[in-house]
Order: sequence, then structure tokens, then C-alpha cells
Amino acid sequence: MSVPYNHKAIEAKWRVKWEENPVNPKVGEDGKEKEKYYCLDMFPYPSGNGLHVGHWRGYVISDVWSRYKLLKGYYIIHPMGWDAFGLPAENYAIKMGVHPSISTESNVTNIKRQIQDIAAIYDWDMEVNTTDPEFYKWTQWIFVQMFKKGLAYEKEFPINWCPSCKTGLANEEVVNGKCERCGAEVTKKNLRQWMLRITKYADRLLSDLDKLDWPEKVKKMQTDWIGKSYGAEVDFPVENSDQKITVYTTRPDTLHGATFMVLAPEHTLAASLATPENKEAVEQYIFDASMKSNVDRLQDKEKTGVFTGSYCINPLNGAKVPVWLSDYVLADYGTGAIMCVPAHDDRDFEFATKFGLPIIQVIAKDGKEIENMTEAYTAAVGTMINSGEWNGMESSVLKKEAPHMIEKMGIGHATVNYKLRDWVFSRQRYWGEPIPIVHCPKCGNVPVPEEELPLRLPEVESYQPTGTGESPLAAIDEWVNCKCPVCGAAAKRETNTMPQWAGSSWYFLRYVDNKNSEELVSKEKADKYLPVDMYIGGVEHAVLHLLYSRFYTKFLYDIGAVDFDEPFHKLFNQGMITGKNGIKMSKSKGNVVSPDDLVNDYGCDSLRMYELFVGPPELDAEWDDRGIDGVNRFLKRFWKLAMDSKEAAVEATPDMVKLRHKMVFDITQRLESFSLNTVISGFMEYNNKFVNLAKTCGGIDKETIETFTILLAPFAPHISEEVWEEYGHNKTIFTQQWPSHDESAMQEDQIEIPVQINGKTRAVVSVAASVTKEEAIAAGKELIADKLTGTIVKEIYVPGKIINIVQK
RNA sequence: GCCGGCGUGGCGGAACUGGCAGACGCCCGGGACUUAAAAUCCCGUGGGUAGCGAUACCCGUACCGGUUCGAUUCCGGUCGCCGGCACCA
Repeated sequence: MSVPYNHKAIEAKWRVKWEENPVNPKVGEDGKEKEKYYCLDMFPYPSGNGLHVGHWRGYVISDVWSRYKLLKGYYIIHPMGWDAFGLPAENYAIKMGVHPSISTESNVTNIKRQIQDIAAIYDWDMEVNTTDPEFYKWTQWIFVQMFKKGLAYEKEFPINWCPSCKTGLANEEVVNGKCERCGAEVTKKNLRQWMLRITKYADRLLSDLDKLDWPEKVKKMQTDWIGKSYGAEVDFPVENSDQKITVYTTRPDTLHGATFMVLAPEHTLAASLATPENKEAVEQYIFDASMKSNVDRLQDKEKTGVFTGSYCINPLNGAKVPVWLSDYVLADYGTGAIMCVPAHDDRDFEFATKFGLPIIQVIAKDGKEIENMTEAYTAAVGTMINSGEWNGMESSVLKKEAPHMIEKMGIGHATVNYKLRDWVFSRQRYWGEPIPIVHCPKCGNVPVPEEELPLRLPEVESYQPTGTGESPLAAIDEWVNCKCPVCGAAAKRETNTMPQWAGSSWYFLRYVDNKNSEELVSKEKADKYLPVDMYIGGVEHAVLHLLYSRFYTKFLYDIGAVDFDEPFHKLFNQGMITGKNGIKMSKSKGNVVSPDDLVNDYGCDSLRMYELFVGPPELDAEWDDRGIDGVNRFLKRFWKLAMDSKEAAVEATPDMVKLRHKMVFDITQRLESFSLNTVISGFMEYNNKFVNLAKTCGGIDKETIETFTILLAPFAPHISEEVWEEYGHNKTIFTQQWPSHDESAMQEDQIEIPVQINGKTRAVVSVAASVTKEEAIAAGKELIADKLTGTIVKEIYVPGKIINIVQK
């Protein structure tokens, strides 16, 4: 009798061995000619709550993939680090009443211990922590480079403000008018801000998506977020004035139907256009609009607006169009002013209907003019009508040509617009990288000299947010007051800090050269390790972190710091693990499942496999503890099979060989297509088949068990190592090559073909694999002869697949 | 509102480019071993009708229709759920 599977002893043993001799050689360390493969996890922020089984899933997926690639003959770069600056870390510290640097450190220690339970092949020599001055030195360095290139600039304007987090937010951090972090309603606050000119990269960020092997969904989200549109800017002269108002439109084909104009209340001309009799109402409207939060503005069901009393002239046909103000026009998109074509735009239609403004149809719908229009006709399909010299043209064609026609007429020009806004980059919080800028009364904004970086985050008594729009750093006089690095005059430091995204936008570059004090990353190391081949993490960063990282990488490429302009070749988004009924795991809901007990009861290998077995890796899955019994039983059976086989020492039978090749083929194919859940079921299925084969002779041949063990190794590394050792090997199993299959060895001599009548299966016939069409059909018909009662109309034979007899 | 994705047993899910629907597992039921229990092993398990029975037939992949010898898979429509964007002119 063999020893039963003892996960505790086996796992403890291999942890120690791997600690002493890591299975994953560093690049070039073993002196072999191999390609590198950089498999990256989205690094965690070290929360005080620790890991739950959902966090595990992503790390297991990336480790399985890394180990598979290791066996496929690559050098694996698989690092881990800590995204430790930012609001979550700071809020946690405030709640616990300790300094963020202390809570961060203890959280890192705790989470690192938990992550090590996964037994992933992380290279801890590469570890980074965004709050380490030696790390954020380079975060600041990048900012200084951006400043020097004019990509970081100061601007005062009404930004998104979270009253709960007491800080400004980037556009990307506002979700449905609420703070992405805490869910509080976002208001507006006029604040001096540091901005990053990400809009300058809009076009490249958009077009380079084509290069990436990313989920279409994520590419689509980024495309929509960047929001490129083609159209024209058209100048409308103001009546009785030498001023003009420029509007942006994507539908210049409808210019003849523009019956009024609307300006955003924040438009620079808004107040001055008011005629004396409208002045009071206009000023009131502008004031009211300035008091509204984003949410208020969104939730207004009915359109509001006010007539300025002024008119503009439609430059195409000379028509007089009234100028209105309304907050449905956004000040910071396009020109902040629009021409309104109520017949062909839903919003303009609603506005025109409410305020009794004229509606002129300029595109025929179904070839005719609509009587009693009840809704706008928004499609660019149909013949132009009521459009002067444009009459008779096709709208879709005109839409494309009109910008150039307008340009020739000298009344406007073709242009493109983006929804993407510049990145609000400063935060009025303590726990972040200080922005390395000095405000000098003589020299203006001066960057902190590079040799003085890192500009350390000072110790501070009170690090709680002030809510005043100033960071807590502003209260530290001895830190704020400094000398101008250029002229030496008394100057003041910038007191805002960087957002959480600053460090995470480039950390993946630093892993590979994390101790370099001279450069962000050396050319040599960058060539050797970068860029990232596979990036694994949740979909929640589709437009935040992933867009920012692409922007940073492109900037670093432009200044010659790296020689690639996209950071992540392939992206995989794993689904979320939820509690029962799809409820997100959270401490407050009390549905958090900790991996700790499961590792103790079933072992790391079982939990790793179950994390994958719960469902397709890209989909969300509800956690159910009970299912882990299934994979645990499989491991026990596999162990028993391996140990019994070792004792029995049987010769391979043809069945065993055939099944072995089939297994290699099957498992590899499923793994390559990232169908990790079916890899696990495949293991179970083949194990059952081998157990059956072993019944007659007491075991399975050595080569088959060893092959099975190598296939299993990325998934359940401990048990695989132990079996490998039991089979007399003294080197780790991860020095092996991933097995390959032999097509001819898989072939069956006899195949089973379903026999159908009129598409319904009536029997299954067993024939030689070499069977001809005629033989197959004859054999099939013989088997179902008693059911062939009608006239045979047709006989279909798909080789090896199906026989279908059609009868009437 | 617009744009994506998805609907398969009691449950998680399988089915590669149209070819035996329900692999694999959980739960559940029956049996073996045991003084007993756990563990382990074996058998059964979509629904229905007929039969003591091996079995036979019918219905079944959200719903309605189409293409096809054949549809979970392709096409059109309906309903439901999930995700993204949300006055971007």
C-alpha cells in the first residue's frame, strides 16, 4: 500500500526547497539561449484587509501561465510590488489612527506573506514599492521631463472635486457623477491644478490600439473614451458686431437647417451677448449654472435655457439665428458653442420644441418631408432639401465633403475633436509623491533640479485632508519655504501631491532595474527584459491605469528613455470572484472568503486548481467552497495512481500510449486558448481514464505518469515536484520541456460514427478509421435497417463525423 | 437613450471552424467496506411516455420564425440579465 496524499508535508517540503533553489533562473543565469517572457500582474495596493480568494485568482492565472512558459523554454520575468501611495492607503491610515508610512509597511508585510502562500514564482529581488523614495525619485523625474517638454502645466479652472476625499479628481475618476473611490457625489471647485497634456497623445493612443493583442472590449472602451470625431468649425458672425462665434459640428451637411445657436453658460461671450432687456435673466442663468454640480446638471430632465437677445448670421445662407445659452452645451468640448439643427438632432429638437424655435427639415426621410415632426430625424441618410445649392445631394456624402466645401468658402474649416480631456494631476492630499516644482516670484515655476531628486515627502503632524483645496503639506512652513534653484530668491514649494496613478503608470519598467540610482531603467536591462508580454488583471482599469500607462510609455519613448511605445503586448482580464448571488466580496457585506483556511485544509495545490476550475477565467464566478472537494479528490486519485504505478512498474500498452498523446494534445490546446477551467476538467477526465486502464494491470507506465506530471506542474507545482522526485529525478521538474504529441500515435484504428435518420441520431456504428464513404454508409444502414421504412432521398457522409440518411 | 456581451440540468459549467447536447465537477439518491461514522470505492442522476426488464419512443440549449440533410452554434425578430458611455453637438 502506498502512502496517502499528504498535502501539508509535501507543500512544506517544497516551499523550503524552492526558497533555497528557485525553479526559475534569471535571464541568462543558466547560460542558455532562450527568449524572455515578461508576465506581469497588476500590482496590488496593500490594503489592511488582506487578500481574499478573488485576488488569488488573478495571481494563480499569471503564475500558471508563467510556469507554462517556463516549461516551454523561456526565461520568465514575473515580478511583484506594491502600489502603496494614494487614497486607499491614506484613508486606511486615518481610520486606524496611524501614520500611512507605518500602516503601509505592516500591510505590505501581511499581504506579502499571503501572496507567498500562492507559491508563485515571483522574483522578489525585483520587488518595488511606489512609496520608496528611490522609486518615486523617478516618478518625480518623469514629471520634470514632462514639465520641460511643456506637457505638465498649471491651470486654474473648475475641476471635479470629491467632498468626501477632499481632493480634486481626474475625469477618468468620475463615474456617473460620483467619485470612483468612495462613491460620493462629485462637485465642482475652482482650483489651481497641475495638468498633464495627455490630449496631445490622443491620436497615437487611439491609432496604436491596433497594434495590441488586447480584449476588444477594452480597446473599445479606450476608443470611446478618447472619442475622436470628424467635423467642421463654422464661423457665425454676430449681427451688428464685428465679433463672430465659432461652433463645432459633426453634421455640417445640415448647416441650412441651423435655426438657432446655443452657447455654454461658461462661454467667454455669454454675458456680453446679452441685450439690455435680457441682461438680468442671462446673468441669473449664468450664475445658476455655475452653482450646479455635475450630478444636478445630468439629472435635469428638462432642458433649460435663456435667450441672449442677440442674433448671428448663418454664413451659408445669411439667415438670422437667435443666440441662446443652455447648460446642455459643454464649455470644454469643441468650442463651447453649437449650431442647432432641431430637425436632425434629438437635443436640439427638444430645446426647439420647448422654446418654440423654428424647425427646418433639410434631409428627406424616405424621400419626403415629414409632416408634423414629432422627433428628430438623426440618420445621415437621404436627399438634401431646403438647402439651396446643396439640394439633391446625398446627406452621407455631403457630411464628408461639407467641411472642405466650407473651408473653400472661407466660412470655416475641417477639424477633429476628442472627448479626452487633459489629466488633472494634482491631489490635495498628503500620501503621494510631492510635485517637484518650486514657485519663484521672479522665475515662475522652476522644477527641482534632477540631482536633488527625490524630493522627499516630509514627516507631518497632521496628514488629514484639509478640505480647503490646499494639501496638508501647505501647513509645513519649513518645507514650503525654500530657495529658487535658479536665482536663489525666496520661493515656495508646490504643495500638491501626485495621484495614485503616477507610480502605477510606469512601475513595470522599474522592476527590471529596481536598484539603478542613475537611470529610470538602463538601456541594457530594458533591452533584455522589456516590454511586458502578458499583463493580467481586472477590467476595472480599462481606461484609467491602462490609458495612463500607455501615455507614459509613449512619452518615455519620445524622450528616448525606452525604445518601445506600447507597454503591454497582450492583456488578459480575469473575471471577478463574487460571493453568493454575484455580490461583490466586501468586509461590510461579510461575504469575504479568505484563502488561509482553504490552504490549510486542502492545500495550496487544491486551491490553485479550484480557482481555475470555478469557471472560465475571463468571466465572473460565484465562490462556493464545496467545489474544492472535487479538485482535492482528483489530486488524491492522481497521487494514488502515480504511487501505485511506481510500485507496479508496468510496461506501456498501446492504449496507454495513445491516451498519453491525446492528453498532451488536448491539454496543450486548451491551455493555449486560455481555457484554464477545461484544462482542469481535462486532467480529471484523463486521470479517470488512466485509473480505469490501470485496473487490469495495477498501474500505468512510467513515461505516461511522468508526462502527466509535467502537464500538471504549472497548476499544482508541489505535488508534481514530489511525484517527479518519487520517480527518481533529483532536479526540479521545471527543468523539463513541455511535452509534445505525436499525431500518428493518437490515431484510433476503430472510430465511432453516429448514424442519423433525417438528422436524428438512431445508432452509433463502429468502423475502421480507414473506412470509405460507401463502406461507412453501408455499415450505418445495416445497423438501422429496421428503421429505414421510407424512400431514401439522400445519403450524407462527413468523414469520421456523421452518417445521415434522409428518407421520406 | 447609444454601444458591447450573455441567456444550456437542482448548481458551476462543457461542446474546436454547423455534425451523438449536458464532458468534468458540486449537490443529491442507492450500494460496497466498517461494530458505527468519516474517508475511500462502485452505480444512478435533463424532463416525459410505455414496459418487470436490458430497452424503445417523444420533448428539450430564453421565446417566435428562417436557412440547412442536420442549428446551442448561422440569419431576422421578441423578452430578460450584465457591462461600458451618458446632453461630446
